Amino acid sequence: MNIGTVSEQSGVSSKTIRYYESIGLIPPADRAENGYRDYGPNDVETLRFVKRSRAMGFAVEDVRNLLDLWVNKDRASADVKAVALKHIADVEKRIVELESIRDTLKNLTKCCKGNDRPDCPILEGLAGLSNG
Amino acid sequence: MNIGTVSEQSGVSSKTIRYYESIGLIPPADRAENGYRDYGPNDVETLRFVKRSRAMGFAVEDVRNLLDLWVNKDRASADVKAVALKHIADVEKRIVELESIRDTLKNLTKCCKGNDRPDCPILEGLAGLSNG
DNA sequence: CTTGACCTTCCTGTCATGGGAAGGTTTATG
DNA sequence: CATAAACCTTCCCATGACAGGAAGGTCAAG
Repeated sequence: MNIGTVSEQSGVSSKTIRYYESIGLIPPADRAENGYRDYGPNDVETLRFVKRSRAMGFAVEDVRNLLDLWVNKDRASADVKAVALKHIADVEKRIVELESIRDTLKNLTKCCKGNDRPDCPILEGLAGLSNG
Repeated sequence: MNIGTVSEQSGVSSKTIRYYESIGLIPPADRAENGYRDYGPNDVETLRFVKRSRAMGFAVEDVRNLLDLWVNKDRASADVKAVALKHIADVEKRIVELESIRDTLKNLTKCCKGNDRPDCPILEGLAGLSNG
């Protein structure tokens, strides 16, 4: 299986697959006689795992950790849960931050007439920030 | 006023102030005889505006736009409002994405016993993804 | 006079890729 | 069979928004 096929089946671009190999996230692929990388179905599974983990917002270093746990049959599910719970906490923190930003901006825009006059509460807010 | 003082008063690091100057977000600072950058109170105000805009999640290029509108007395508040509304939409989109991620991860962790056994629904979820 | 705290420019690293050049290989078509 | 298209390879550069650090100049205090 050439890299393009694996890319298509896993949803990970060829560029990114080579990058993952270069940083050791996935092992070096076998090579065919012509020097092309040669993959099997297991590699597709691995890349799908990586893809989904990344889509869940895990950093590549976290994925490295999760992959290791995934492959390691001696793992304890508690280890995985710890990684996941920490990530959930991070995600929730970011949600709260974004909600706060959204609320502030909504307040500012609500006060802004949005006409052709120059007085603008949004700019005043950004300059002086009455609102938190 | 040296760069360190402006940094302290605006909350923007010296490094970042030089960076903003280098990309033309703020005009080149005056120079004292010794070659040091020399700032006035207006510069502090400008940097505070930038800082707050960045804290609201605006990209530096958006801040460039907002700064221009802020300085330009002929602006229409509608222009500013358009920038802000677009950004609010972006923020809300990101919130929705993060909430979806959070819910998926919560479902997976809820099913995970988190003990010393190797069977782990989180890893299975990342591998096969029953949940969206 | 020296120590330390500033300041200067310049280069590198971050994170997770994407883009593209320069060149080799394979496959499909005229 | 020639050639063009579609692959593959490695390599280096760019992104966004800075932070870190080297190498060197300047200034205030003890």
